[in-house]
Amino acid sequence: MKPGNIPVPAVRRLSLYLRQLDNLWRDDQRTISSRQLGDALKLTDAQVRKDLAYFGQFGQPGIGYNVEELIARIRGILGTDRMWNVLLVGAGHLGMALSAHRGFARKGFRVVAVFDDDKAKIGKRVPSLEGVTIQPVEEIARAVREKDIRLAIIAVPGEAAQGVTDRLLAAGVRGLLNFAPVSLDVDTAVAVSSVDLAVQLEQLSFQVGAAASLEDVKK
Amino acid sequence: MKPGNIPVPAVRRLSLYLRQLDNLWRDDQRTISSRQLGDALKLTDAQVRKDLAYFGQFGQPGIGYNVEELIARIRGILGTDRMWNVLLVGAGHLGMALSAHRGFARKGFRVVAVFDDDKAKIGKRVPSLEGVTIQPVEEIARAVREKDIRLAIIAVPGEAAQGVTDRLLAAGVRGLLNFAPVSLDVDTAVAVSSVDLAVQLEQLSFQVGAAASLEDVKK
DNA sequence: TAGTGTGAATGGATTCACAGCC
DNA sequence: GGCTGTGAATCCATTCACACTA
Repeated sequence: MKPGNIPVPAVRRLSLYLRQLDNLWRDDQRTISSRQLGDALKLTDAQVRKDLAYFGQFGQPGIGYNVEELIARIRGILGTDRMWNVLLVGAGHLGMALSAHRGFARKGFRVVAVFDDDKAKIGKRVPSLEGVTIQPVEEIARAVREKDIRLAIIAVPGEAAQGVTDRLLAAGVRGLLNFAPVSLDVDTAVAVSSVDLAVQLEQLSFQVGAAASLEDVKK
Repeated sequence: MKPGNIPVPAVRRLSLYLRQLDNLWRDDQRTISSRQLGDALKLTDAQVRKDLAYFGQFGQPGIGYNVEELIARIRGILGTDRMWNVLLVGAGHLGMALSAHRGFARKGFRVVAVFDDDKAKIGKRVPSLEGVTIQPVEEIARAVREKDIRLAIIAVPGEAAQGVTDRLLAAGVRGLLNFAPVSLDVDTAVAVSSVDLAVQLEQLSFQVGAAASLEDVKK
């Protein structure tokens, strides 16, 4: 099937398939069926097959999918078959944790520059990143240009997030991973992915609370 | 409308409405229409009205919604109108950043216990949390019992995540916020929310890459 | 006039079910 | 017999459009 109408949720699941396949590969599994893959992720086998079919014909009837090949294919689709230089704005606790995050490096994302507007932090080394020092946000445009940076991580307080965003867009960044608890106003050509940590807990609070309420009703 | 068929996406948006309303309140706005709220979050006005209508009739025709009241109502629905004691497993970079996260406290989530299986860390103070020291994971069940903990944050490496999960479930935890890059196997009665940081960047990589491919096609 | 709440219509995503292949 | 790829059927969320209210 040719592109043109790939459901967004399918792309999200693609990342999960890849993650699961990486784990299977490490456990020496060389082949897998849509059913097995679906079971592990709590999806139906049809869902898995349809998702993969949006991008091509990767499986073999009677056999399943070749794990190694499927990993390579999905990486190619997601664009993680190459390195991505990423910059980080915000050198607080969260920013520093992200700069040290092994998971990024494993997938080919390299944090190559870190920015903050706190004078006291500027010039300091980032412990987890060889040769990276904290720079003032005014230097963002230069870094984007010189280091071919397309993605940025925003780990600043909510009040500062839109200003940082404007600066990043002006510098030509193409995708934003936003941890600030605000809805960013961006040009439609830019990709934004937001993670609000408190919202995640809030959703759990709802689910746990709602379950409790249902039990109350039963009584 | 009575509960029974509330779309999951509607509940997710509820958190975003609340966040936006908090910001509006701080900016002294006392009333808001579904259109204004939708514009800020890039949703249609109909979407906003329908979402809110799942939970009750909060608006006034001709006027809109009272910001203060709506905040209170949504808090009540999400269950964040009270404090939640939360525990954290994993005292690495990410775990420590989460323990210091102001956003949790602001929403009423209090990290009251921290666990790790690294002998070198046990007994150490958690700098950002008054009176909290790192305990061995064996103490989880006791803490859950003594401190009425219902939610847990998992910030351990992938290999350790399922083991920690089993322990948390055995201790009676009701909701998990998982940062480990694995799909957890849990009882259906337990709520799980997963955040895979690398997956977020991967999705951006796809979007940025796909946009580039489309341009290539045009040429 | 401005704006909500909601049944009906639409549009998408998921699941079904089966032809075809190993 | 086991498993993929895919049209068709189903299910669910979003949008439309309008009666109704302040």
